[in-house]
Amino acid sequence: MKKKAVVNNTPVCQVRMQAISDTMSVLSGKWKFHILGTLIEGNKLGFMDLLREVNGIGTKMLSKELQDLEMNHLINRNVMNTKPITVEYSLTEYGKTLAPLIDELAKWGVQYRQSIYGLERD
Amino acid sequence: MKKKAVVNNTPVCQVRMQAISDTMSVLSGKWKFHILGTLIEGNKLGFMDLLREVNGIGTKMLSKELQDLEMNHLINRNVMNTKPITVEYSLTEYGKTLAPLIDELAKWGVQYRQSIYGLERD
DNA sequence: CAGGATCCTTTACGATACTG
DNA sequence: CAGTATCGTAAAGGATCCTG
Repeated sequence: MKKKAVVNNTPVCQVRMQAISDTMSVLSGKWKFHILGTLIEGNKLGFMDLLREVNGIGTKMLSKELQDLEMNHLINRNVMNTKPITVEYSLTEYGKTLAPLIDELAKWGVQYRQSIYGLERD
Repeated sequence: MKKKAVVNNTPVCQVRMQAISDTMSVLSGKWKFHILGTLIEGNKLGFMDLLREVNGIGTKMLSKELQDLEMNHLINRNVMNTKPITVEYSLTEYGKTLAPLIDELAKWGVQYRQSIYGLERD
């Protein structure tokens, strides 16, 4: 005798809501998508590379976001044996599962920009 | 004589970066994905419906986010001829183009949660 | 019912300077 | 090079009360 989806007057699809929350909690903030998107393209990148590629980010945010991403097993941090030390960042296999999501995000953004030009010509 | 992708030591795929920024600027904040996700399921919903369905949101945020979404032509706001007035919110056709993105988001969230349980058993 | 106004807290973010 | 520490601002969000 289990109730199915609706509890009282609370709603519909809790699972979906929760899933959305989960994803957003991992990818929150202004920069994570950019960093991940860059790493999808770039494969292996150093701290300075990312600082250049991710437009507008500073060292503090970059370092913090990278730590977040590493904690969630989305990226690898590899300290190289050089002097001075360098670090290589790359996506984990698990991080690569984000590629479809990020592609959708980028794809929609492209269409969005086009749709705005369309509207402006009316 | 146009340069192609790389300008100086600035980077790779500006278009993609910009597209990601565009999407995020439209869907920024803590609630927009939830609201849109709910409207994808619910079709037509009133203010109070959304207040109940979108877990944890308050009137101020809900009203503000709905306005943002309406301004960007993602949702319709329909004032019904009742007393007291009621309002029906629904996705625009354009808003529905977000469905694949939101589905990806939800899908990834589900997998993410599973992967965490997986890790915890190690 | 739908939402605006107000006040307040929190946290996100940025600039700059500094260190191993 | 790859960060950390410090400081300061701005934006985001929440609680509560109020109104047509």
